[in-house]
Amino acid sequence: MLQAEVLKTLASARRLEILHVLARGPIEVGRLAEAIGATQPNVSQHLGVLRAAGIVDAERDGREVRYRLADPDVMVACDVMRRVLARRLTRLGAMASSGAITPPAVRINPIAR
Amino acid sequence: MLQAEVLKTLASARRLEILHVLARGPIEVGRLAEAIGATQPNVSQHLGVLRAAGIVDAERDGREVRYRLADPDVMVACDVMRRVLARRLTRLGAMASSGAITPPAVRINPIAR
DNA sequence: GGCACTCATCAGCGCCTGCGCATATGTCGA
DNA sequence: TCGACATATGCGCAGGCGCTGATGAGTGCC
Repeated sequence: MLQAEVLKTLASARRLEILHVLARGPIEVGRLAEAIGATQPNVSQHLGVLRAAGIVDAERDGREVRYRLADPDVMVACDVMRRVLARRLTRLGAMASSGAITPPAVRINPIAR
Repeated sequence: MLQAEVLKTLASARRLEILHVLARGPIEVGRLAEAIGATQPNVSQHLGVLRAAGIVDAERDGREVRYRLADPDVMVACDVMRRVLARRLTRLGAMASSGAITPPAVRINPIAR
């Protein structure tokens, strides 16, 4: 499943932070690292992953390298995901406030961990 | 980053397979396991994850348990992701056929792995 | 009650991944 | 060419995840 690869690439809090910053415009590695409070090698690795996935592009400028979103629609996809998430939270919230806490109609595994 | 949790849940080939099957309608665990060629405990675990994430719902029917998508929009989000993926592949394909194989304008890490 | 069936859970084990640290590579200026 | 700066890479480790096999729990039928 190819799609899983892309999702796997996005399924990282750090990488989502990075994309969030990149959504505001191109930026260099150093500034990016500082912006999200991560080490430079760490950010560089994540950017490498995102770049390998074709989600971001890099452009050298002197001794700096400026990264940018390769396809802004990635953020659109993220927004859709976020909307689904929001609706889910709303639903759960309604269930909780309506007193239907853990409606054990079935009782099914939460897979532990 | 809450969003990462949802994405992490979806970032699994098996779980995407499951969602794909569920998109065609409710189904029982056994049939689902058979449909994707996985063991029953394995499918049950994944369903547990998806259920904990609020992505699927379960309903008992006799000794069987029927699962269904809790929010069809999850598939919409997946489609958006897939579109981004498709465009990326198209772009890469164009680059390859245009002879611009590995344009080392920068040469940046592929982060191994 | 006992049995068969369906599903959930537990325990254990590789594997992969992200992290920090040290270091290599690349670039500019003197 | 040398040094300073920006970025990329290699390495080792700790934690998380998915898979399998065995077992527990819920349900219907005799």
